[in-house]
Amino acid sequence: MAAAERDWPDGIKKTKQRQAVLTALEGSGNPISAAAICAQTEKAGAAVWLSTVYRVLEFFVRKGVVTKVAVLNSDMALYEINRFQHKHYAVCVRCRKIIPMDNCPMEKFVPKLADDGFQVTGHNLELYGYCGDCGAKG
Amino acid sequence: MAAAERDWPDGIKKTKQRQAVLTALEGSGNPISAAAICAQTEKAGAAVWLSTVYRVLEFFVRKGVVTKVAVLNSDMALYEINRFQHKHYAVCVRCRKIIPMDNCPMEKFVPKLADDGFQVTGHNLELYGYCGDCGAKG
DNA sequence: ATTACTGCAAAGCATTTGCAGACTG
DNA sequence: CAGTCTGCAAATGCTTTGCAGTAAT
Repeated sequence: MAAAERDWPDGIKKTKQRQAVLTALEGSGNPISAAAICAQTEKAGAAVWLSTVYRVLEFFVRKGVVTKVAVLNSDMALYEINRFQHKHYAVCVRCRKIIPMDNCPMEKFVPKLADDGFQVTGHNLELYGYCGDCGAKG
Repeated sequence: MAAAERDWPDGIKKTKQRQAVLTALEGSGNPISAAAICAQTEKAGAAVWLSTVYRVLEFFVRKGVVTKVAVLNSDMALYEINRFQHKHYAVCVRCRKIIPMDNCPMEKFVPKLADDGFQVTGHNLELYGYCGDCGAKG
Protein backbone atom coordinates (compact mmCIF):
# COMPACT_ATOMS: atom_id res chain seq x y z
CA MET A 1 0.00 0.00 0.00
CA ALA A 2 0.94 3.61 -0.31
CA ALA A 3 1.98 3.87 3.31
CA ALA A 4 4.54 1.13 2.88
CA GLU A 5 5.95 2.83 -0.16
CA ARG A 6 6.37 6.14 1.51
CA ASP A 7 9.95 6.90 2.36
CA TRP A 8 9.72 7.00 6.12
CA PRO A 9 12.43 8.55 8.30
CA ASP A 10 14.46 6.19 10.50
CA GLY A 11 13.67 5.85 14.16
CA ILE A 12 10.23 7.39 13.89
CA LYS A 13 7.19 5.38 14.76
CA LYS A 14 4.74 5.41 11.89
CA THR A 15 1.21 6.43 12.80
CA LYS A 16 -1.83 7.46 10.82
CA GLN A 17 -1.63 11.00 12.20
CA ARG A 18 2.05 11.49 11.46
CA GLN A 19 1.56 10.30 7.92
CA ALA A 20 -1.37 12.66 7.50
CA VAL A 21 0.67 15.61 8.76
CA LEU A 22 3.58 14.72 6.50
CA THR A 23 1.26 14.36 3.52
CA ALA A 24 -0.22 17.78 4.22
CA LEU A 25 3.25 19.28 4.41
CA GLU A 26 4.27 17.60 1.17
CA GLY A 27 1.14 18.84 -0.53
CA SER A 28 2.08 22.43 0.12
CA GLY A 29 5.01 23.91 -1.71
CA ASN A 30 5.24 26.74 0.79
CA PRO A 31 5.42 26.76 4.57
CA ILE A 32 2.02 26.35 6.23
CA SER A 33 0.60 26.79 9.70
CA ALA A 34 -0.42 24.08 12.13
CA ALA A 35 -4.05 25.09 11.67
CA ALA A 36 -3.71 24.75 7.89
CA ILE A 37 -2.24 21.30 8.31
CA CYS A 38 -5.12 20.36 10.57
CA ALA A 39 -7.65 21.60 8.01
CA GLN A 40 -5.83 19.72 5.27
CA THR A 41 -5.99 16.42 7.14
CA GLU A 42 -9.72 16.92 7.62
CA LYS A 43 -10.20 17.52 3.94
CA ALA A 44 -8.20 14.38 3.20
CA GLY A 45 -10.51 12.35 5.40
CA ALA A 46 -7.89 11.60 8.06
CA ALA A 47 -8.63 14.37 10.53
CA VAL A 48 -5.91 15.02 13.06
CA TRP A 49 -6.63 17.02 16.19
CA LEU A 50 -4.88 20.38 16.32
CA SER A 51 -2.95 19.71 19.49
CA THR A 52 -1.71 16.47 17.97
CA VAL A 53 -0.54 18.40 14.92
CA TYR A 54 1.52 20.61 17.20
CA ARG A 55 3.00 17.63 18.99
CA VAL A 56 3.81 15.87 15.75
CA LEU A 57 5.38 19.00 14.31
CA GLU A 58 7.53 19.57 17.37
CA PHE A 59 8.61 15.96 17.16
CA PHE A 60 9.47 16.23 13.47
CA VAL A 61 11.40 19.42 14.05
CA ARG A 62 13.48 17.72 16.73
CA LYS A 63 14.11 14.84 14.34
CA GLY A 64 15.21 17.21 11.61
CA VAL A 65 12.40 16.20 9.25
CA VAL A 66 10.58 19.51 9.40
CA THR A 67 11.71 23.11 9.72
CA LYS A 68 9.94 25.82 11.66
CA VAL A 69 9.91 29.11 9.81
CA ALA A 70 9.57 32.45 11.58
CA VAL A 71 7.60 34.97 9.61
CA LEU A 72 7.61 38.50 10.94
CA ASN A 73 4.20 40.09 11.33
CA SER A 74 2.56 36.72 11.22
CA ASP A 75 1.48 35.61 14.65
CA MET A 76 1.44 32.00 13.60
CA ALA A 77 4.44 29.73 13.23
CA LEU A 78 4.85 28.12 9.80
CA TYR A 79 6.30 24.72 9.05
CA GLU A 80 7.79 23.11 5.97
CA ILE A 81 9.25 19.77 5.06
CA ASN A 82 13.01 19.76 5.20
CA ARG A 83 13.87 19.04 1.60
CA PHE A 84 17.58 19.30 2.33
CA GLN A 85 17.99 22.18 0.01
CA HIS A 86 18.42 25.72 1.11
CA LYS A 87 15.24 27.79 0.94
CA HIS A 88 14.45 31.30 1.95
CA TYR A 89 11.36 33.33 1.33
CA ALA A 90 10.20 36.69 0.13
CA VAL A 91 6.96 37.78 1.76
CA CYS A 92 4.63 40.26 0.06
CA VAL A 93 3.66 42.89 2.62
CA ARG A 94 0.33 43.38 0.89
CA CYS A 95 -1.14 39.99 0.02
CA ARG A 96 1.14 37.94 2.28
CA LYS A 97 2.10 35.70 -0.60
CA ILE A 98 5.21 33.66 0.16
CA ILE A 99 7.69 33.38 -2.67
CA PRO A 100 10.57 30.91 -2.40
CA MET A 101 14.04 31.93 -3.45
CA ASP A 102 16.63 29.44 -4.54
CA ASN A 103 19.69 31.52 -3.91
CA CYS A 104 21.19 31.79 -0.50
CA PRO A 105 23.13 34.96 0.20
CA MET A 106 24.61 33.33 3.27
CA GLU A 107 27.09 31.10 1.58
CA LYS A 108 29.89 33.61 1.41
CA PHE A 109 28.91 35.28 4.64
CA VAL A 110 28.99 32.46 7.14
CA PRO A 111 32.76 31.88 7.19
CA LYS A 112 33.23 35.50 8.16
CA LEU A 113 31.18 35.03 11.32
CA ALA A 114 33.30 32.05 12.34
CA ASP A 115 36.21 34.44 12.79
CA ASP A 116 34.34 36.01 15.70
CA GLY A 117 34.08 32.69 17.49
CA PHE A 118 30.49 32.16 16.49
CA GLN A 119 29.75 28.72 15.03
CA VAL A 120 26.77 28.92 12.75
CA THR A 121 24.40 25.94 12.82
CA GLY A 122 21.57 27.48 10.84
CA HIS A 123 19.97 30.69 9.74
CA ASN A 124 16.73 32.34 8.88
CA LEU A 125 16.22 34.85 6.13
CA GLU A 126 13.13 36.62 4.92
CA LEU A 127 12.59 39.53 2.62
CA TYR A 128 9.61 41.83 2.69
CA GLY A 129 8.21 43.84 -0.14
CA TYR A 130 5.69 43.81 -2.96
CA CYS A 131 5.30 40.84 -5.21
CA GLY A 132 4.76 41.23 -8.95
CA ASP A 133 0.98 41.04 -8.60
CA CYS A 134 0.78 43.80 -6.01
CA GLY A 135 3.30 46.35 -7.28
CA ALA A 136 4.91 48.99 -5.13
CA LYS A 137 1.79 51.10 -4.79
CA GLY A 138 -0.40 50.17 -1.87
CA MET B 1 15.35 69.87 30.40
CA ALA B 2 16.34 66.53 29.03
CA ALA B 3 13.01 65.99 27.31
CA ALA B 4 13.40 69.18 25.31
CA GLU B 5 16.88 68.22 24.30
CA ARG B 6 15.92 64.82 23.10
CA ASP B 7 15.85 64.54 19.37
CA TRP B 8 12.19 63.85 18.84
CA PRO B 9 10.84 62.42 15.57
CA ASP B 10 8.67 64.71 13.45
CA GLY B 11 4.91 64.37 13.50
CA ILE B 12 4.85 62.36 16.71
CA LYS B 13 3.08 63.72 19.74
CA LYS B 14 5.42 63.73 22.69
CA THR B 15 4.07 62.02 25.78
CA LYS B 16 5.63 60.83 28.99
CA GLN B 17 4.98 57.21 28.07
CA ARG B 18 6.42 57.42 24.57
CA GLN B 19 9.54 59.03 25.94
CA ALA B 20 9.85 56.32 28.57
CA VAL B 21 9.53 53.59 25.94
CA LEU B 22 12.09 55.27 23.71
CA THR B 23 14.49 55.67 26.61
CA ALA B 24 14.16 52.00 27.47
CA LEU B 25 14.87 51.07 23.86
CA GLU B 26 17.88 53.37 23.76
CA GLY B 27 19.19 51.90 26.99
CA SER B 28 19.36 48.45 25.48
CA GLY B 29 21.93 47.76 22.82
CA ASN B 30 20.07 44.67 21.70
CA PRO B 31 16.45 44.09 20.76
CA ILE B 32 14.16 43.70 23.77
CA SER B 33 10.61 42.52 24.37
CA ALA B 34 7.59 44.61 25.20
CA ALA B 35 7.56 43.11 28.69
CA ALA B 36 11.21 44.05 29.18
CA ILE B 37 10.46 47.62 28.12
CA CYS B 38 7.58 47.73 30.57
CA ALA B 39 9.82 46.49 33.39
CA GLN B 40 12.47 49.01 32.42
CA THR B 41 10.05 51.93 32.63
CA GLU B 42 9.01 50.77 36.08
CA LYS B 43 12.60 50.66 37.23
CA ALA B 44 13.11 54.15 35.84
CA GLY B 45 10.21 55.45 37.90
CA ALA B 46 7.97 56.20 34.91
CA ALA B 47 5.94 53.02 34.75
CA VAL B 48 4.09 52.44 31.51
CA TRP B 49 1.30 49.93 31.33
CA LEU B 50 2.07 46.91 29.16
CA SER B 51 -0.78 47.41 26.73
CA THR B 52 0.36 50.98 26.26
CA VAL B 53 3.86 49.74 25.49
CA TYR B 54 2.40 47.57 22.75
CA ARG B 55 0.40 50.45 21.34
CA VAL B 56 3.38 52.78 21.44
CA LEU B 57 5.62 50.20 19.81
CA GLU B 58 3.15 49.54 17.03
CA PHE B 59 2.91 53.28 16.49
CA PHE B 60 6.69 53.70 16.38
CA VAL B 61 7.04 50.80 13.97
CA ARG B 62 4.52 52.41 11.62
CA LYS B 63 6.43 55.68 11.88
CA GLY B 64 9.69 53.95 11.08
CA VAL B 65 11.29 54.83 14.41
CA VAL B 66 11.41 51.29 15.72
CA THR B 67 11.93 47.90 14.09
CA LYS B 68 10.22 44.69 15.06
CA VAL B 69 12.57 41.74 15.05
CA ALA B 70 11.38 38.16 14.67
CA VAL B 71 13.40 35.66 16.58
CA LEU B 72 12.70 32.03 15.80
CA ASN B 73 11.95 29.83 18.79
CA SER B 74 11.18 32.85 20.88
CA ASP B 75 7.46 33.33 21.26
CA MET B 76 7.89 37.01 22.03
CA ALA B 77 8.45 39.74 19.51
CA LEU B 78 11.52 41.90 20.05
CA TYR B 79 11.90 45.56 19.26
CA GLU B 80 14.85 47.84 18.67
CA ILE B 81 15.40 51.48 17.87
CA ASN B 82 15.94 52.08 14.20
CA ARG B 83 19.43 53.51 14.20
CA PHE B 84 19.40 53.76 10.44
CA GLN B 85 22.22 51.36 10.08
CA HIS B 86 21.77 47.84 8.97
CA LYS B 87 21.77 45.32 11.78
CA HIS B 88 21.27 41.61 11.85
CA TYR B 89 21.78 39.20 14.68
CA ALA B 90 23.38 35.92 15.51
CA VAL B 91 21.51 34.04 18.22
CA CYS B 92 23.27 31.47 20.38
CA VAL B 93 21.13 28.35 20.50
CA ARG B 94 22.41 27.55 23.97
CA CYS B 95 22.40 30.72 26.05
CA ARG B 96 20.16 32.76 23.73
CA LYS B 97 22.68 35.57 23.66
CA ILE B 98 22.03 37.99 20.81
CA ILE B 99 25.11 39.13 18.94
CA PRO B 100 24.83 42.00 16.46
CA MET B 101 26.56 41.77 13.11
CA ASP B 102 27.55 44.79 11.14
CA ASN B 103 27.78 43.20 7.73
CA CYS B 104 24.73 42.69 5.63
CA PRO B 105 24.89 39.85 3.14
CA MET B 106 21.83 41.23 1.42
CA GLU B 107 23.44 44.10 -0.37
CA LYS B 108 24.42 42.19 -3.47
CA PHE B 109 21.45 39.91 -3.30
CA VAL B 110 18.52 42.29 -3.36
CA PRO B 111 18.90 43.54 -6.95
CA LYS B 112 18.64 39.95 -8.13
CA LEU B 113 15.20 39.59 -6.61
CA ALA B 114 13.99 42.71 -8.36
CA ASP B 115 14.36 40.86 -11.65
CA ASP B 116 11.54 38.56 -10.57
CA GLY B 117 9.20 41.50 -10.11
CA PHE B 118 9.56 41.51 -6.36
CA GLN B 119 10.27 44.92 -4.83
CA VAL B 120 12.11 44.53 -1.59
CA THR B 121 11.17 46.97 1.17
CA GLY B 122 12.99 45.25 4.01
CA HIS B 123 14.39 42.01 5.25
CA ASN B 124 15.04 39.95 8.31
CA LEU B 125 18.09 37.83 8.90
CA GLU B 126 19.12 35.75 11.85
CA LEU B 127 21.83 33.18 12.31
CA TYR B 128 21.76 30.40 14.86
CA GLY B 129 24.68 28.65 16.40
CA TYR B 130 27.04 28.69 19.34
CA CYS B 131 28.63 31.87 20.56
CA GLY B 132 32.25 31.99 21.67
CA ASP B 133 31.32 31.44 25.32
CA CYS B 134 29.28 28.33 24.65
CA GLY B 135 31.36 26.50 22.05
CA ALA B 136 30.02 23.90 19.67
CA LYS B 137 29.66 21.21 22.32
CA GLY B 138 26.33 21.29 24.08
C1' DA C 1 2.07 -6.70 26.74
C1' DT C 2 4.50 -2.61 27.03
C1' DT C 3 5.37 1.77 25.72
C1' DA C 4 4.40 5.58 23.12
C1' DC C 5 0.84 8.32 20.80
C1' DT C 6 -3.69 10.64 20.29
C1' DG C 7 -8.32 12.81 21.24
C1' DC C 8 -10.19 15.99 23.95
C1' DA C 9 -10.62 19.74 27.28
C1' DA C 10 -8.79 23.13 29.75
C1' DA C 11 -4.92 26.08 30.94
C1' DG C 12 -1.12 29.42 29.58
C1' DC C 13 0.78 33.39 27.66
C1' DA C 14 1.81 37.12 24.50
C1' DT C 15 -0.84 40.41 22.34
C1' DT C 16 -5.13 43.09 21.29
C1' DT C 17 -9.26 45.67 22.19
C1' DG C 18 -13.02 48.53 24.61
C1' DC C 19 -13.96 52.24 27.31
C1' DA C 20 -13.82 56.20 30.34
C1' DG C 21 -10.79 59.48 32.12
C1' DA C 22 -6.36 62.27 31.41
C1' DC C 23 -3.34 64.73 28.71
C1' DT C 24 -1.21 67.18 24.57
C1' DG C 25 -0.98 70.94 21.33
C1' DC D 1 -11.24 72.98 23.61
C1' DA D 2 -10.90 69.01 20.41
C1' DG D 3 -8.78 65.09 19.49
C1' DT D 4 -5.56 61.79 20.90
C1' DC D 5 -3.43 58.88 24.24
C1' DT D 6 -3.31 56.03 28.46
C1' DG D 7 -4.62 53.05 32.49
C1' DC D 8 -7.01 49.28 33.38
C1' DA D 9 -9.67 45.07 32.59
C1' DA D 10 -11.33 41.73 29.91
C1' DA D 11 -11.08 39.22 25.61
C1' DT D 12 -8.66 36.95 21.81
C1' DG D 13 -6.01 33.51 19.49
C1' DC D 14 -2.03 30.56 19.06
C1' DT D 15 0.18 27.07 21.50
C1' DT D 16 0.90 23.89 25.42
C1' DT D 17 -0.31 20.52 28.86
C1' DG D 18 -2.84 16.77 31.66
C1' DC D 19 -5.14 12.69 31.48
C1' DA D 20 -7.32 8.49 30.15
C1' DG D 21 -8.08 5.57 26.34
C1' DT D 22 -5.92 3.69 21.94
C1' DA D 23 -2.65 2.08 18.79
C1' DA D 24 2.02 0.52 17.30
C1' DT D 25 5.97 -2.70 17.69
